[in-house]
Amino acid sequence: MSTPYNHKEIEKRWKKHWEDNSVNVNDGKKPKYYCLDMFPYPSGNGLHVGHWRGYVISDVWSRYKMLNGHYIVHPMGWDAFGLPAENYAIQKGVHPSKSTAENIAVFKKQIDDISAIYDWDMEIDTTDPNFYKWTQWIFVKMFKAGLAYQKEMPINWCPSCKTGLANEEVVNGGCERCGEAVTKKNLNQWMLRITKYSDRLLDDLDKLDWPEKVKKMQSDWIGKSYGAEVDFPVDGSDKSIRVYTTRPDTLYGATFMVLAPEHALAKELAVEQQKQAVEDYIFKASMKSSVDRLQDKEKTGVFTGSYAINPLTKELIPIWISDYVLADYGTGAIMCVPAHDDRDFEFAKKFGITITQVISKDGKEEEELTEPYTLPGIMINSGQWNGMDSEKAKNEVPDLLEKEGIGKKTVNYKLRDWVFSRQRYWGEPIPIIHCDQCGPVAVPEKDLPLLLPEVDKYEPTGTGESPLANIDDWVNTTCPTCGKPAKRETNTMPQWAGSSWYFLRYIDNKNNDELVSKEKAKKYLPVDMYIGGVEHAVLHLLYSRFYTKFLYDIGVIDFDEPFIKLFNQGMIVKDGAKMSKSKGNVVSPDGLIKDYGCDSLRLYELFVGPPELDSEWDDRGIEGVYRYINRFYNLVMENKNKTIKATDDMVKLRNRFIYDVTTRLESFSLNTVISGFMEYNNKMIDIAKKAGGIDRETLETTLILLAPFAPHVSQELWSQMGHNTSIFDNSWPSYDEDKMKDSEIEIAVQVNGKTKGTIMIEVDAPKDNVLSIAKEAFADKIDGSIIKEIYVPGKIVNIVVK
RNA sequence: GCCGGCGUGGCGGAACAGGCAGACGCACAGGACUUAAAAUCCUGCGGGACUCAAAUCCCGUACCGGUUCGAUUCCGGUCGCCGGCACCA
Repeated sequence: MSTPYNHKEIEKRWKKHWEDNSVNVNDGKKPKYYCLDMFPYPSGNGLHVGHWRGYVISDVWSRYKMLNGHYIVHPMGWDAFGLPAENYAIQKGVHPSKSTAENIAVFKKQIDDISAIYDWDMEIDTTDPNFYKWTQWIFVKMFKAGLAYQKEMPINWCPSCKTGLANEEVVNGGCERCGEAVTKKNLNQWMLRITKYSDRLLDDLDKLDWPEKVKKMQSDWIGKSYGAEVDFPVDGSDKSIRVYTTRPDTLYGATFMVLAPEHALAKELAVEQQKQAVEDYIFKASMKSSVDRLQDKEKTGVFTGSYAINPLTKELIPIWISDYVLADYGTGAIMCVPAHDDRDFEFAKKFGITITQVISKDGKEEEELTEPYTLPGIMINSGQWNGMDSEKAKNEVPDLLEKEGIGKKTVNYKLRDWVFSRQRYWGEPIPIIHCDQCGPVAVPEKDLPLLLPEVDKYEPTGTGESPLANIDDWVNTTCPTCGKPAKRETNTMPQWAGSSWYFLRYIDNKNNDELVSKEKAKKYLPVDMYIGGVEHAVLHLLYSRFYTKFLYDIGVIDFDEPFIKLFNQGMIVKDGAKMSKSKGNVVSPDGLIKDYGCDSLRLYELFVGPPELDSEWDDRGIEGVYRYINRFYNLVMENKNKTIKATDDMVKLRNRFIYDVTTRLESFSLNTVISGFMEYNNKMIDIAKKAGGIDRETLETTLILLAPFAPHVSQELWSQMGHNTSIFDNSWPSYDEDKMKDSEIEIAVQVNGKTKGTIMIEVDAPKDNVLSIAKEAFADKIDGSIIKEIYVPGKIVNIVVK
C-alpha cells in the first residue's frame, strides 16, 4: 500500500498553489460565463453547512463551465447594511462599520475554506462609500425620472424595528425580519414607482429560465387582472361612484354597493340619521391593525342611508361601508353581486339585502341560492343579454357602457409602489435636500457619495424620524439650486437598495466615473446563472429586475433582465427545522473540514439530497464520501504507473460514466452525480481485479470528471500521474455513444406482468428470437394458453396467459 | 379558503417519454485482520409464508378506485405534510 490519503496536507498545499496561480484565467478570448451567488449578510454567527451548500453548488457549476472553455465571472461580496449590525451598535456601542468589518473578515475566512474560484479582486461591500455612491446615484436618476417621489400616507410600520416597511416585507401581517405584528403609521415617505414597470415585470418573466414556482410567485404578486370600471350615479345627487369589477357580466345582479371606510365619499354619503353610525364605523376601522383586519373574517358594515342607481336595471341600490373593501385596490369601492360572489353573498345574507341571480348553470333560475354561483354560465334576468354565454357578455357589457360613457374596460394590479424610506441609521442616506423655495432637490451628482455621518446614538426615535435627524450640522445645509438654507433628508434606504444592483458592480468595482463601464458591461453581463435560496422570490429578485429595467431605460446597460437562469437550492435542515442559533441546531463546517477535509464536505453537501429540495443533515453521513475518496485515492495510486490497455468492459464503463455525469450535471441532479462516482468506483475496482489494473486514460478521465467536485484530491492525483499542469487546463471529457453500447443485455421476463426472472439476449435480437428464448427459459412458469406476447426492445418481455 | 410542491426500508435518498422498486450512502448485525480497539476488507439488511438449507410463493412506493399486458410513474377521489397568497371585487 502506498501513502494513505492525507487531506490536510493535500488541501493545504493546493490551496496555497491556487492562491498564487489562479485556475480561472481570463485570456480575453474565452467566452465569459457569469455564475453568481446571492451575496450574504455578514452576521456575527458565521457560516453553517446550509450556506455552504449554495456556494458549493455554484462553484461546482462554475468549474464545470470552466472545463467547457469559459472564463468564469464568479465574484463574492457583502450585503452589509442592515439591522443586526445596528442593533448590535445600540446594545454594545460599537459602530456598525467596525462590527461589520469584523464580521466580513470572519465570513471571508470561512468562505475561503470552500476553495471556490472566487475572484476577490471583484469583492464589493454595500457599505463602502465607493459602492453606495452609485446606490445613491441610481436614486438621484430615479428622482429625476419621476420614479422616486414623496407621499404622505399610512404605511406598514414595524413597532419593533421602528421603521416603515414595503408591502413585500410584510409576511402574514408581520415584519419580514422580526415577525412583529405590523401596524399602520401615517408618514411622509419616499416611494419608488415600481408600478410603472408592472407590465414589463410581468411580461418579461417569459424570457427567463427560472423555476416556474418563482415566476408564478412574481406574477401573482404583480397580480394583473382584467375587468371594467363602471360609474354608478348617486340617487338625488350629481355625484357618482366609480367601481372596478372583474365581472361586468354580472352587472344586472348588482344589488348594493360597498365603499371602503377610507373612501373619499364615505362620510359625505351618510344621511342625517346614519351620520353618527357611519363616523363610528370609520373611526373603528381606522384603529384596526392589518393583523386584526386579517383575523376578523366575520363581515361588518354600516348603511349610509344613500342609494345609487344600477346603470342597467335603473333600480335603486343601497350604499354600504365595510372594511372588507380595500381602499388601495381598484377604486376603493365595489358593486356587489351577492348571487355570484362569496363575500358579497355573505354580506347580503347577514344584512338582509336582495340577492338577484343573473348567471346560471343551465339557463334556469334556482329556487333559492344556498351558496353563490361563481362559475361562468348562461345569462338570465339580464335584459338583452339573456341566454348569452356569460364569458361573451364579459366583453359586451363594457362595450355598451363605453358607448354610453359610463364605463370602460380596464386592468388592475396588486403591485404597489415601493415604500423606500427607512427610519434607521445603518443604511445609505437618501441624497435629497429639502428647500422651502425649490422643494426637494437632488444632491448634485458630483457631491456623491453623500457620506453617512457619525452619530452618538443609533437608537431609532420611533417617531418616524431617523437618528440622523439629530445631527444639526449635517441636517442643515444649503440648497444646491438656490443657495438658501435647506435641510437634508434624514431617512435612509432599505437594505434592498444595494442588493438591487450589486451584481453589475463586481466587474468594474473600482470605477470612479461610472457605475459600470459600457465596455465591461457588454463583455461580462448579464448574469448567466444565479444561485440562492427561494426566500427572495418577490423581494430581492423583483427589485433587481426593476432596477435593471430602469438602468436599461437610461442607457447604463443594454439588457433589461439581470439573471438569465436562476437556481434555488433547498435549505439544509436539522431535526426537521431550519438551522438557527435560537434553536441550537446549527452545524458549523469548521470541524467537518478539519476531520474530513474540504473535498469530503463538498461532496457530502451535494450527496445529502436533491439540490433543489430541503435536506436533513446528519454528520455521520460524511463518512461515506470520505471513504469513497480514500478508496478512489488508493485505486489511482496503485494503478497510476501501470501500462495496461483498457478492456472493452472498461471502455464501455468509462463512456457510459462520462455520459451519466454530463447529463446529470446538466439537469442539476448533483446528488446522483456523487452516488454515480461511488458506484463507478466499485465497478472500476471489479474490472481492475479481472484485468490486472486500470488504464491511464480511464484514470485521467475520471480525475477530470471529479475535479469540479473535489478539486484538491483530483489535482493531487493528476500531479501524481506525472503532470505538472493544472487539471483545469483540460477540456470536459466527451463520450462516444457507440462505445457505450452493450452487445448483450439482460432483460426481465414477466408472466402476466409479474417478473419471473431475466434472460441474456443480443442487443438487436429480433422479437421472435427473444420471445422464444424467454418462453423456453420460463416454460415452467407459463401455466395455461398464451394469449399475448409483448417485447419492448431492450426492456422487457411479458407473456400473457389465461 | 385559493394556488403550488411533496408522501418510497430504521434514516438520507435512487429508479419515473409506464417496463426487474429500494441504486448509492448512513445506521445496524455477523465475519476476517488485530493481544485488543480504531481503521480497513468481506457478508447480510422492506415485510411475511414455507424451509436444515437452497429454491419458491405472497404482500409492499400515504389511502381508495380507474386506464394498461404491465403503474412508484398516467387519470379521478381521500388523507397527511411543506411552501406561497390571503376579503385584490
